[in-house]
Amino acid sequence: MESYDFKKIEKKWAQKYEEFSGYRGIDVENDKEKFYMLTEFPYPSGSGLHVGHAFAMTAADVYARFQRMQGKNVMFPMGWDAFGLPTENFAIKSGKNPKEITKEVTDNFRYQMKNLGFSFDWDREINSTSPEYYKWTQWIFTKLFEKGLAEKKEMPINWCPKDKIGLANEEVIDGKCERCGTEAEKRTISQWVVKITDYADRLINGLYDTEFIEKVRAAQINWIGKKEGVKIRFKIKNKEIIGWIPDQVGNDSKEADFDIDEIEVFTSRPDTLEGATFLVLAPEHPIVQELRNSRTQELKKIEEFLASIKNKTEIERTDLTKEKSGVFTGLTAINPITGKEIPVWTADYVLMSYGTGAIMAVPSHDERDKEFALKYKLPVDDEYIPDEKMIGEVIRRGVGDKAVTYHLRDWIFSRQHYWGEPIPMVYCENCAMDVVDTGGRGGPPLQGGWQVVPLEQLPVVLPEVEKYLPTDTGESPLANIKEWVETTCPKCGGKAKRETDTMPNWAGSDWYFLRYCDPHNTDVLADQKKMEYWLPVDVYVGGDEHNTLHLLYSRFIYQFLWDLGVVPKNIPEPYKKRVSHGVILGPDGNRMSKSKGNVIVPDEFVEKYGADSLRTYLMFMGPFDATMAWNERSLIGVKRFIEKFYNLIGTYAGKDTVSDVESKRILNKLIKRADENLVAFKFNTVIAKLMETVNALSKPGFRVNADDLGSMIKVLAPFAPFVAEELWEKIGGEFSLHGQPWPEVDEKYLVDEKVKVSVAINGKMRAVIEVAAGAEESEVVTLAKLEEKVAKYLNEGKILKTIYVKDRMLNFVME
RNA sequence: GCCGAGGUGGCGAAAUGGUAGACGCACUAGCUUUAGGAGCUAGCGGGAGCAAUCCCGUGGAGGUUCAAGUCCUCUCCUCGGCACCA
Repeated sequence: MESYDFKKIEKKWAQKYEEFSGYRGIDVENDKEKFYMLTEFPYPSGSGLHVGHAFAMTAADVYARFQRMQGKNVMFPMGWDAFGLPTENFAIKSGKNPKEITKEVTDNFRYQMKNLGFSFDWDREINSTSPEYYKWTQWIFTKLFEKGLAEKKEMPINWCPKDKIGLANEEVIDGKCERCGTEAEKRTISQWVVKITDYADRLINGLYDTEFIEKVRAAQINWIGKKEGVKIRFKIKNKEIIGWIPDQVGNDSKEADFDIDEIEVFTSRPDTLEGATFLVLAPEHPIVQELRNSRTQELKKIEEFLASIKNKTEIERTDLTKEKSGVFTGLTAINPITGKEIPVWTADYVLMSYGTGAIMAVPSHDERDKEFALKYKLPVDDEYIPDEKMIGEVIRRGVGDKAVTYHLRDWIFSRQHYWGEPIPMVYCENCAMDVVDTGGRGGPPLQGGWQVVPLEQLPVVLPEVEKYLPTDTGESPLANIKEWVETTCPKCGGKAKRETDTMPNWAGSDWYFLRYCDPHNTDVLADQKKMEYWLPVDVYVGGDEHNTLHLLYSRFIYQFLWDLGVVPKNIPEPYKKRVSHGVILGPDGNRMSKSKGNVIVPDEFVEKYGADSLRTYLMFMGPFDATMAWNERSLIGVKRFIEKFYNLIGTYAGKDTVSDVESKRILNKLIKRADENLVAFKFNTVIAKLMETVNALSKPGFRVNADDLGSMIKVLAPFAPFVAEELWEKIGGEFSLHGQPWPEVDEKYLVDEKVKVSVAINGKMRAVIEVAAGAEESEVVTLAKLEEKVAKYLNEGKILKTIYVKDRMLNFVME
């Protein structure tokens, strides 16, 4: 038999698999159990598929192949999540069209994936940037709007004053613009916001219908961060300082835009209310903002303070190790229980996005409040005792109500960028006049003029532009295309303007798993019957970085579609099981990055050692969810194993018709281990067992027939599909190995005739004896006492008791 | 800071509360004379000993148990996520 020629083998079978139907999921095959295996569709970047992708996808592929061999109808699809900043930035730099860039890059990714032998169902390939796909992404948004879950709001963004563009968090390095180094600012602009918070409770409760690994479930629950407590209202004593605004001359005064005579705080510890000695407002709190228009004596200090914290991130502001800063607002409030007058401050450590944006400070109880009180010499009340009955008291007196707050915030859905789905909305001045919707505050109508683009007019196709850079005003470059912006109102037919913001990357990935069920449908996002068959996703493999945002957004969208009746009523949650994969570090033990020059690209190693070796190595590196450093020597070791396997089959093939009992034992133990560990994503130990098996059977004296060799090849098949197929052919198997049933364990070969029992004295191992399997305690004790070493220790004292664990160990407890 | 995960040989790692270090890499010795990242045999946690064997050993300190890497308490350290990267 010739030696292992991976290039020849992989080329030969890759060609055959192009025509192979066994990797296609069959839409509605009721005779078979379905299995929907999903792995995150990648963002196709210019540098190609890297080894991290290869790792996650190999694991998913191994699992999908294993499920297929269990006789299931497996859907294992792949696609491209191709909208996003890196492509846009590359387009800006190179002047190339993002559409063309995406085409080149996805072609490369697909080629790499095929080289790696992934058994994706390519008939279901999707691309989030194709109009046929984003038509439905847009449609979902129109539904969100119609159901009142999307609205325009003033929201802060990072802003570079020099480049005059909005910046992503990632583009702000140490508070500076990544491109030009200018200090970034916070700026408020009108943005689309989606009210995911309306679904907060359902997003928590739904988790109990899933089998997510505990870590992921915890991540989601913590992210939603539900906290029950009380909202307490503190009367403002001197509200007149807010309500007084100077006119242009500076003499007369007029009323503020809104009237406020109390401050509402949220607390999860109302029992400490008596100890509240001051209040703190978030700097963004409307009262603080209103004070800036007033002529309070503190104005200058307030302005200085606001300027000083303007560019701090929330993480910096809430970091307990960093010094807090704040300033007195000039306002005085009244503690509703003690009746005492307490000062109102504003400080960076209170966030507008949580609770009511205001807290009651209890320095005697809360570390942060204490630190702040000490720094600014604010009163501390050490005397009071927290009182459980305070909740009742607060409610009875009408100064507060039970309330729930969430860490989860509404989802900012607008991006002022080109390379995203256009938000399918049109603003009509004319219609705006008809609707009096002032957002409750007076002023111009907010939502009334917005009209959704109806389904018949979808998709709103992303137009070609000259320049991909955002405009000077921070608007998307789409704003420069007059003929596109100017349109007619779908409601009144008059002149109207299109929204020029695009959607965030998440929009396309929220629902992609639905589209895989029916990727070519032109009438609906996917056919109900098909979704009913395939859903829920049985296993979803992804990274930790997506365990909160992507996973939560996508569960939210699913629940929303469920409410609309668009997805099957009997399936309330989209994903049955979520598992998160580990990370591959560079050879130097650091995270892979271009700047460190430690990025591993799989192609090179496919070329050098073959896809089978690479895949098997990736699965052998360590636990599926661990962080592991790349090591080429180890990969070479795995290749040696595959060569050994190849040679082993070669020496046995066709020689014997009967396997000996010892070989049967070894093989059945292998299958048992593979069964148990594959289900549990413990791939590394399956490969270790395969290695042990090959090592054992490579020793002389074994007889193994073709059937048993076949079983062994089947265990290898999910990991090293090409060479396994080749070996399967060599032993006379029928194409394709990957459609064959998984081998069954023959229980009778799992029982050994003799077992090794370790003998301990007072818990210390002193000897190992061989006894017949299933031997009784008395028998084993007798045998153990015959052992010279054991007898020596037993002679030294009295046996108090013996403990025997069948077929495993015997412990003599002595004085 | 908050939340989460994790600390086991020179390295990657195995271990239903029951012989710690399976399997792989590296290394050492011997064989083989091997064009191509070779192959085979043996060894390989630390210490003592010619040896049989004995002692120590899973970040650290306590505890539970006949028995602890595994369970409990405290502690130290490392890594990951943190809402406009995807």
